Amino acid sequence: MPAARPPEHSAARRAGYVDIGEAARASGVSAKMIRHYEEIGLVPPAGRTAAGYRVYGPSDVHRLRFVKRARELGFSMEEIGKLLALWNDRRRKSSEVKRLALEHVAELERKISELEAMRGTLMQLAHHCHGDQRPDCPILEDLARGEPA
Amino acid sequence: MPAARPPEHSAARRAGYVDIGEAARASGVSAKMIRHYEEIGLVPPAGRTAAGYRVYGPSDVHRLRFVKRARELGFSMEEIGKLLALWNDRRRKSSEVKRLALEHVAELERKISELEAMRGTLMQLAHHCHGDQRPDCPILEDLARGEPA
DNA sequence: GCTTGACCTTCCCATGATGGGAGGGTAGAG
DNA sequence: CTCTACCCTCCCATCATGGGAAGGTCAAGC
Repeated sequence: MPAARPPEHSAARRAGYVDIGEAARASGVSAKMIRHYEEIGLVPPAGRTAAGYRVYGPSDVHRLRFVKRARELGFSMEEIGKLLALWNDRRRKSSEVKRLALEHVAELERKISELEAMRGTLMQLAHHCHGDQRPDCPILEDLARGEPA
Repeated sequence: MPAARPPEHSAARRAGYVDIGEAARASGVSAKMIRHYEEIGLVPPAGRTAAGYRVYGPSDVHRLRFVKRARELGFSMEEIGKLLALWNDRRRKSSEVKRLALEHVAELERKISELEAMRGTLMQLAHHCHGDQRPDCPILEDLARGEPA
């Protein structure tokens, strides 16, 4: 079973073009999401074979890897759209890119603070909870009180 | 305009029962979400007036505040369902509650680490970006490289 | 009694990013 | 020709929340 041997679709593949499955493996973005990104206009529509199969060239795959990496850094689709535009703009100012990045850092910090506040409160409450057979529990009492910490 | 003067719906209100709007104000949960919680079975179906209006007693409002507070601490609907069950169970073991809370703390910590890793990478990249008129930018270069930090 | 305004009801749709799956077509290998 | 491993589109689900339409109801003012 030559399962690991990918098929050689027509002439397109010989010219450096790959189908969506290959593009997915090469970029780390699922085929499902590649189609989705195309649908929402984040990436331009892929070329098609006569049979309607999407085809991707090296630069298309590169763009998908860019998107993948930006997602890993927590950028939203909208922000990634802006980053892609800047990437494609040879006359961009790096200050624009830096501003986007730092705005995102600020957003990350906001979320981190939020989660840390939750964590702090819960740790505090759990610390005072015996955690034994008895029903008495400061955690439930806090929730029942309903007031923010 | 006596706008701030809430209406006195029939006898129900006199008996300590309020409509969904009052329950929303008193609990901090939006009317929309109260209906949703009922629909998904997180809270029992509210009583109804003859006209079909939902009515809430003090303990119902109390339960909604409990849910609100749990949401503020980042618990999921599913976890809140378990917390409510424990709250209602006079024979609960506080160890059960504590376990739920600490599992949630672990989840919060996982998310915090994830966000902090993103933040660290971005800070690093932004630090090396001039942020001026020129297009050169380590941030875009990193994204284009596509490799995780 | 009738109007008015502020409420309530249900039902559907949207978000953001992702996955699952059905139903049907196609490429390449044996 | 058949089999496998793809591809295609379309719909639905997640999770918690909000928006809004269309229609009913209640209390108050006239």
